[in-house]
Amino acid sequence: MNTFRIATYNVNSIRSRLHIIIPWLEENRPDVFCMQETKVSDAKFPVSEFTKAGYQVVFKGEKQYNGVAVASLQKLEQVSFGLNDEEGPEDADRLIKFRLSGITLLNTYVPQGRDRDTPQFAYKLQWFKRFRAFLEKHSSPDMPLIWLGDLNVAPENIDVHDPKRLLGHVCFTPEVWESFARIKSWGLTDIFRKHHPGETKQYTFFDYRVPKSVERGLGWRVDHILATASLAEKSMNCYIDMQPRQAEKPSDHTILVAEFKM
DNA sequence: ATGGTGGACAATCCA
Repeated sequence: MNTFRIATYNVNSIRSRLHIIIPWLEENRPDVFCMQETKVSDAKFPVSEFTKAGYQVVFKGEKQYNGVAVASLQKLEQVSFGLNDEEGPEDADRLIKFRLSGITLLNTYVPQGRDRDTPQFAYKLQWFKRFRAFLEKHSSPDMPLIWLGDLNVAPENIDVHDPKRLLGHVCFTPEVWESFARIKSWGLTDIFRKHHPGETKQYTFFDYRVPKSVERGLGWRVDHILATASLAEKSMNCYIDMQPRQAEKPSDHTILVAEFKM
């Protein structure tokens, strides 16, 4: 039996996170490593650092904001970027779609949304809607498919440290829950929650602005790995690796890992 | 109710 190991990490600047990323890849050797918020133009992407570690890499980014990348041991097939619809900006720097080992993977950096009364929030909701249409148009829930990344939604009360206070935040509000549920209802299972039902205090993000947030457990679960039913059945485990948040020069996000038997 | 830190870039924008 082979194990297919995948991971997702909002790097918050890939060039400032290589001291975490490269050693983690050397140690864990995932088949696929999906990154968001690379914050780098394609011309300045640190390709050679990944090559030296034995990883191929595909990426799409811009100077200061957004940006997605995928590192993989095997060559990725059918790589494409963005939603490619007529409903809004291309957003090539928010979505990489590819195939590997017969599985379709979608690495996304969902718009954060800023505040509920801003155009950015309307755009976030629209983006979820467009993504659902994208799934319907190009894929089927019968196929092995994985959606992962920084999805900027904490789906349940147990996914944040203070649901009462945080209610209404752009990552924790009914409109976003509804958008997310609508996408899940297409046929996706939250793989982390499958293996940790009802488990509290499991977070993937700890705000830099909150003092001692890790020690005090003041986090959010906003990074996710979801899979269609046939793949969800094959998932062996899913866990949060806190190492990036505890590193010398820490990251605000952690690494989320899932393993599938193939 | 507000601000806190960190990243990019070079005065603010974003998270």
